[in-house]
Parts: sequence; C-alpha cells; structure tokens
Amino acid sequence: MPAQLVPLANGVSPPAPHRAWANAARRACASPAAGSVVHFTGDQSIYDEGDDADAFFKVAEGVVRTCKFLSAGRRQIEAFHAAGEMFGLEAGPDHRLSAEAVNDCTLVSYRRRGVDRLALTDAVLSQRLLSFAMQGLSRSQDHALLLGRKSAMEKVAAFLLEWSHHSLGEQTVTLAMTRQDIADYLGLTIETVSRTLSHMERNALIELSTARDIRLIDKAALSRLSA
Amino acid sequence: MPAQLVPLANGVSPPAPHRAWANAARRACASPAAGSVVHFTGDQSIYDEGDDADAFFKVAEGVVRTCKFLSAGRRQIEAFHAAGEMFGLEAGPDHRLSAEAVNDCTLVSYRRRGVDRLALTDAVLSQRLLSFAMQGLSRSQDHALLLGRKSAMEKVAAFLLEWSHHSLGEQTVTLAMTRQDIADYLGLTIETVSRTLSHMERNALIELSTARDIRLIDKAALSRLSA
DNA sequence: CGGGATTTTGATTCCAATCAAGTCCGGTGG
DNA sequence: CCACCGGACTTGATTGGAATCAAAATCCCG
Repeated sequence: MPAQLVPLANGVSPPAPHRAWANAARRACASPAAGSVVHFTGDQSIYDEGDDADAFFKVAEGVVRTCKFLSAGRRQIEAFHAAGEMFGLEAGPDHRLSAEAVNDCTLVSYRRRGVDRLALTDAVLSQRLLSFAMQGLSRSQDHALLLGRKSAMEKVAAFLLEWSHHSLGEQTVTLAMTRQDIADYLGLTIETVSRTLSHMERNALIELSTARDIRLIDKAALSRLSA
Repeated sequence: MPAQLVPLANGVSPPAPHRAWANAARRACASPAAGSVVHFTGDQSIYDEGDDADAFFKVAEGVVRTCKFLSAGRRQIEAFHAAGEMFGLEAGPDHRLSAEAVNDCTLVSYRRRGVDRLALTDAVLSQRLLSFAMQGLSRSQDHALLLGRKSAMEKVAAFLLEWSHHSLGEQTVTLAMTRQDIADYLGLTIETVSRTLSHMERNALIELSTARDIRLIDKAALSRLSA
C-alpha cells in the first residue's frame, strides 16, 4: 500500500482526520512538499533535543509538547501544539527542543531538505515559512513575559484563556495534558497549579467538572487576572 | 548631503563605525535593501509595542533592549541587541515589543516593505530572513527555560557568560546596562541581582572592578552554575 | 471492586521580593 | 581641587508566595 501523501497546506485550518497508517509510511514520500502520516501514543518521544532535524511536523490530531530539560529533572515546556499547528522546523542542523506526544496523536511529517530546496524557488512557500517562524517567536516572547513577570494566579488564568481557543465550545476547556505538564509550561509546581485552580473554583471563576474538564464561568474576570 | 546608504550585510560581523549623520537621514534611502543611519541616546525609545512596524534595525554601535510591559510597571526584557544584531522585524503589521536604547547607539534602519518585496524574488535574502527569525526563536526559547526553571544564581551566571561573548577580552565583561535592566531580563529584582553578584565575588567566581566591569575569574565554575 | 496514577489538600520551609537604610561613585559647580 | 548632589548600587531585616514535604482523596482502567 502506498503511503498517503499530504500536501503542505496553506493555512492552519484543522485538517481532515486521518486513519492509522503504518509507521513505515514515514519518509516514504516522493514529493518534497508532501508529508507522510505518522502516529504516536501518549508520552511517546517524537524527537529529542540534539537529534538530526531532518523532518518537521504538523499536528493532525492530538496534542504535542515541545520542551527542554535541565539538571535535576527540571523541565520547561516551551509550547503545546494542537491540530493544525506545525513544530520541529529548525534553522540549524538539529532539533533545539524535544518533542513528545501529550496524548495519542496523528502527525504529518515533512522532510526538511525537500522543503529547504523548494523554498529556494517558491517565494510563497518562503513567505509562509518566515511567517511561521515569526509567529513562533511572538508566542515564545509572550511566554517569556509570563514566565518572568507573572504570578501563579496570572499564569494559570492566562493558560486557561489560551486553551479555551482550542476547545470546541469556548465555555468548557478540555485539557489534554496533566497538571505536571501545565506546571512545566508555566514554570510552577503541580501543587501550585492545583491550588490555584481550586482557589479559582472557590471564587466562582471556574468549575472543575472533572480535573481535565474546566468550565470557565467568568472569562472577563480571568482575563483581568491574566494581565 | 545625501544620506549614507548601508547595504543589508551578509553576516552579523560588527560593521565599521559610523559617524553622526543627521536623524533626517532616516527613510531617505532609495534602494529597498539599503538602510539609513540613525542615532539614539541612552534610554530613548526607538519604537513602542503596537507601533507600525514599517522599519527594522541593525545595531552598529551601542546596545538596544527589546521589552514588554505589564501592569504595575512590571517589565520583561526579551533581549539585548549588541553591534551586528538585527531587531524589530515583524510578521504582522506592528511591533510586538518595545525597543529602547540602553546607551547611546547608532543603528541602521531598513524599510520593511522594501525588504518584503525584495524577498519575493531574492531566495538568498529569504533564507537569511528565515534564519534570522529562527535564531531569534531559539534564543527566546533558551530564555524561557532560564526564566521558568533556573534559580537566581543560575540566571546571573548564565547572563554573565552570555555577555562575555560581547566583550573584547572574554575575561572582563563590560556591562552597558543597569542592574534594573539585568533584573528585568532575568525575571528578578535589582536587589537579588546585586546580592547574587556579591555572593559570586565572595566565592571568588568574579571580581567587581566597578559595578559595570566584571572580571570572570572562574568561568568553568560559572558554567557549572549556569545549568 | 482494587490498585496505581493523578490530583487535591495540608504543614512547613525557603528563596527571592519587599521594605529600608546605607554606600559608592560620576558629574557639576563653587 | 574638592565638596556636594543625585542616581546607581549594595547591604540588611523582614515578609511573602511558591516550593517542598507529606498525606489523603479521587479518578481511571482493568
């Protein structure tokens, strides 16, 4: 069976769901601007910091985290990537972050060299790559502001609002990640994340339907809190 | 007198020193890939967050800080830019950060639209822009790790080592910025920065010749501390 | 049900922030 | 030249917010 080839789409619209192609589909593509579908299960490593950056990815289903590690098991999650988002494109020869599946996910893998080559002649693709990089930069800068200058309450509020955009109804946020993931994204501990959420619930800002399903009762107040 | 036009150089090599051209030189350029020379004095604003991003800059002399502001006067410095470094290039229509002169500095200003247009036909320029953006992204991600997961001691050690690369002899770091700038870059307070430096001096890791001239006595130890 | 992982809650500690004086320059003018 | 001024920096005392240590509760998933 030939691997399904997926074109490098224009926008970041959520792609149609893909079915479980064999992992062997990876790298089976011929056209440099087409990707092959790959699957990862929860907590599986996609690539590690320092790995050869010969491929980059677009999320079709699921959520991916990109992160860096420090001594003593400290981890900083740089970003979560949901359906439609790309990650893993590098300027240098190797990956500067690790990438792991937060939950079971379907990705489209693109070969880096092919895209590099194509970009030399395709100005529109070039523009799109630059735009992708600049958006990532902007996101990372907002994240730095959060990490460097916001309180635990502000961090958690900002996180909830950020993720409300990824949930269908913007009233209920369904979190794919654990408290540890959230803590490592916000530069906090799991206990502080949990306490802060409890505190928000006591103050009727949110409702913890389950630990992973959070209803945002008072978005305006959260918004005020997040800055 | 015609404004001096400065080509968008290939690398990030420190450019030859420029003399004080009139501020009127700004935007007087004809070729889209040439820039005009501009001057700013210490603490002067170059542009503010939200300003129209019609120009971006390369530092010829001096140091520039790019930063974001939060309520209650909180500030996060995203980066310091020294000679040879570019800043202010945006994906969207406006600047996402503010930029201010740390000390008196000489910049080369490039018009954004011109470069955009040129990039459509010049693949090499395109590549260079992408590379620039990706380097910024990488830097910002390292910064996020520092802000989210490092102790005060680790932050200051990392900062000193980072800035030793900008000093002529890598033994003595001459700081262009105040303790407040350092604090806002590292997500600390001035007192903590000062205390941490004093502590490092007591432990014979550094020597504070003056407050702004720091001799790195034991770089290996600093390096160990910074991770 | 049962059992492990995840999450919450509680008690305590600790690092960095805050509050509060000093000290050290670098520049200015007498 | 030197005394003085003001901003930048340092140091000290105390507080406070989040981390750590510890334990219970809850949620899954078989």
